[in-house]
Amino acid sequence: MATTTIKDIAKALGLSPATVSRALQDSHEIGEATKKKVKELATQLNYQPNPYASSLRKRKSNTIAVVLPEVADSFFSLAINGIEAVAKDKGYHVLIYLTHESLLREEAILSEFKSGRVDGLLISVSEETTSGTHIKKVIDEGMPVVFFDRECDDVPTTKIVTNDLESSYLATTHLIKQGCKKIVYLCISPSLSISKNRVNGFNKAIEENKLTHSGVVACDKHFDNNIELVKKILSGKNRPDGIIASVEKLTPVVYLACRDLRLSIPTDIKLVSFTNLQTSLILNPPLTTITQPAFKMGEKAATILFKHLDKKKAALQNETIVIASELFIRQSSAKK
Amino acid sequence: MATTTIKDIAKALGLSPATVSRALQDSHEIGEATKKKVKELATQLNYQPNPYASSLRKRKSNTIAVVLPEVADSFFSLAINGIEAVAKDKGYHVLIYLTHESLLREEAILSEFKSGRVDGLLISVSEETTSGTHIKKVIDEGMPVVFFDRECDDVPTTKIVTNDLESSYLATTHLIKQGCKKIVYLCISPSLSISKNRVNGFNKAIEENKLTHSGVVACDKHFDNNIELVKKILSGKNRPDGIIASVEKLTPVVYLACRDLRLSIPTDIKLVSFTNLQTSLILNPPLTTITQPAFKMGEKAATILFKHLDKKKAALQNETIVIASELFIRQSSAKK
DNA sequence: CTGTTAGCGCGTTCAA
DNA sequence: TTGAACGCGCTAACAG
Repeated sequence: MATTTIKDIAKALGLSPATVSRALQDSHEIGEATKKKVKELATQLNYQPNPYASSLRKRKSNTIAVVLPEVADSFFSLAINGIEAVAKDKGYHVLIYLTHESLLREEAILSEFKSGRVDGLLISVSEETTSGTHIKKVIDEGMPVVFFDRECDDVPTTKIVTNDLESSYLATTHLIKQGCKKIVYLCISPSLSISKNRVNGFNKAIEENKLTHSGVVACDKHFDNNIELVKKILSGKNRPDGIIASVEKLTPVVYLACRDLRLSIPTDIKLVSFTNLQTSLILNPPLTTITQPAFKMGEKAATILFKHLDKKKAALQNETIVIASELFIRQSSAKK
Repeated sequence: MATTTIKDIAKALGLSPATVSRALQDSHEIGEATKKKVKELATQLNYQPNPYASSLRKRKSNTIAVVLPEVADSFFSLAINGIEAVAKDKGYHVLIYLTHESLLREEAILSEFKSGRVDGLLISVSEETTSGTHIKKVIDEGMPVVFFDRECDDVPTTKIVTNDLESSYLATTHLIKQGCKKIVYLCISPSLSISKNRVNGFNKAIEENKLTHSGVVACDKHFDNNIELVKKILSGKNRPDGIIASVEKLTPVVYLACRDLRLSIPTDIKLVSFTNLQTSLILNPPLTTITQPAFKMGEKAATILFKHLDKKKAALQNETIVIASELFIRQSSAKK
């Protein structure tokens, strides 16, 4: 309420506001003595600069936006942790926006950013986002954008991703080595770049091993639908002996479907899940899982963005930085 | 870059900036004709008001802060979802800050808020926060604060919590009904209000049933320490037959400890977990779990805060709103 | 109904 | 090394 301003300090010390402003920013053109006086009074009065006045004047908000599809699964949670950690370190603030997997919302959110509310943007696109024109538009207006995880092929900027192709290739060959002959790959939103890469890795392994009865099945975002779908797949006469759950939320689907059908994992069906570490630890019996380095990816994306913001160089490089997932191979303990 | 301002529109239309400003806010003292003209040109020029100029002038940021200990487990993730949903609906923006369970960080974050960066605050305190003086200070300066989940006894404001006492009482009696004679209650940060309530619920059930060998064990935040601790408890000669994992991250601890010791859940040891729905579904065998309504709690907290912000009433009521957790009783399927 | 004037709090000219 | 003046973009108060 009685917020103290630069003016108050100036008056109290018999200085001009300009001097106080400079002293508080450690300007080299201010005497050490007055600098000290000013700073002392500032902390004593618990002075907090008005960020909006400052942003207005400097045309810089020290704020970034993080645009995510959802934050219900732990991948994005951990990413936020990583982002927030480096943001705090660099003195930036983090605004969060969720698209709920809707392109319309994504566009609406981005369209607000030309106002200067944020200095930069970290984004993981919605599953409906097949083209990046709305993102390019923001970039064209001078906003630095870094993708992480879910990127857009047609937007030339820096992208932080995992080795999707390799890891699903590994997952598939792992199942094949365990003797699986018919593997079903469950995916969602096949239009996403990460889905495509993962599917490609799967197909590569399948082709190399000529498992012609294997294939990809697309799930949607409705939990119950997916359970029914998987149950149907598993109750056909030519039941698959291996499943790959290519995103976090599909693991419970497989579990429930198997439970309903009285099928046992991994005796009847072998499963590899893309999941987070914590879930991986709970899974019983211990299963092979692929864990994405969500925290690191968030950290990396933020670090690159802030480095760019601080140096005000040209545009962000159009490069793709790959951070490897971890493959945890766990054997179900003896008991068969 | 060439951001269009209110002035540009005014000039182009031969109006004064003030008129344009009013037209854009649908002021009733502006003619429909000019209103329409202004709005059309605005959308045509893709005008976006500068939020910082507006905030500076109006002394209102349309932004709230959400201060959390961590966002790694799904409780806080879902809470964010709930908060963001109503924030978007009400035209507010959401800044996110993590304390990483550190009181120092919490204080540092709050101390910045007197600058007017945010209009209100939703907070779930760190595990080190035993006193709420730093929060009271912020409130005294006129900032509306709503707690959710982890609150401070000594801060009189609105709090959204779950029925911690009842649900852990239920969890305990559930185990007792299943025949458990020696139950260990695993908790963290006993200083937190939610921990106290949950422990009280446990103790109540224990006393009512005179299970004198049962007790509370405090874990810390180091995953590996906790595993060792639980292993020690489970390998003593007087091994417990029931465990309550009172927060999300303790479930994997129990699983891993049991796995290492070749103990089977629930044959050797019965477990009730406080966990989220998704984890609950994965647990194999299906276990009894208590799931907090994280999304709803976030929604509710945000709704109350925004309602207050819009009406600018006095201080927030000192009331505690309880949203009940869900108890899922699941039986391990036949197979004993 | 509309225009004029005057700030919000800060940082950057320029001049001393 | 410091101060005076101006303006970032927008909105509120006061006229007309």
